[in-house]
Amino acid sequence: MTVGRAQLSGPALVVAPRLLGATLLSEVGGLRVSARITEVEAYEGERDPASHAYRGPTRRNEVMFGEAGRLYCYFVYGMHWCANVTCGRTGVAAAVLLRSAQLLEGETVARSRTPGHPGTAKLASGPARLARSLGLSGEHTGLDLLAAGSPVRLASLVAIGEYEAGPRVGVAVAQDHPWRFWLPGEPSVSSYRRGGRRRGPGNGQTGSP
DNA sequence: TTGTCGATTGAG
DNA sequence: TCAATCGACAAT
Repeated sequence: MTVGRAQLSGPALVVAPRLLGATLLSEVGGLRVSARITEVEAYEGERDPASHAYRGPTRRNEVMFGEAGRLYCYFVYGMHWCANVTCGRTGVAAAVLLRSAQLLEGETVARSRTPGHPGTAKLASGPARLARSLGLSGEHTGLDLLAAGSPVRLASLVAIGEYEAGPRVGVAVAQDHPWRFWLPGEPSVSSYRRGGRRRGPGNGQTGSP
C-alpha cells in the first residue's frame, strides 16, 4: 500500500497503530537498511505532559508542529538518538516514536553500527538501537518520509489485523492511557520499564518507613 | 548563567 | 540497581 500523507495526519493515538507493520527504508550514507515496524508510542503535543511539545514550540520540537510525515530525531541521555514520525496537522504538534522494528535488509550494516553483539531480533529493538541500526540522527530531522528522493522513507503501510496496547516505556507522567502499541509475538518488541520519577507531592516512591 | 532531568542502554 | 553523558529548558 502506498503511503498517503492523509493516513499519517491526525492524533498520534490514531496514527500510531497504523504504523505497525509498515516498512521503513533508510539509505543514509549510501547504505540500505530496511525494517518492519513492530512497536510504537504516541506523543500528542500540547495536551500530553510527556511530549516534547507540551510547553509549546521550541527550536528542538519545531518539526512536530509542521506537516505530517516528517522525521523528528532527538538526542537523549547524552548519548542516544530516537526517531519519530510527525503526524499532526500543520500547527498541531503530534508524533509517533518508533520503538522497535524487525530488520528486513541490511543486517550487516545494522550490525556494524551497533555496539555489543545483540541477536538479530534485538538489533533494532528499543528506540535508540532502532535509530542506530538505520543510521538516524539529528541531521535527518525534517526529512520528508513520503518523498521519493528522501534517504529515509516509509515504503509501505500494511493493514494490521491485531495489535496490543499498554503504557509508555520509561514515562512517569500521563500513565492514564495506553499510548504504546505493538505487534504481539514479535521478538523485536522491547520489554516494559516503568518511568523513573513521578512529579508532584506524595510521589509514593518511599520503600518502607 | 546555573542546575536539573531525560521518550535509554548495558553492566554489575 | 546504577552510571554514562550532554543538550534542552526552567529557574536564577
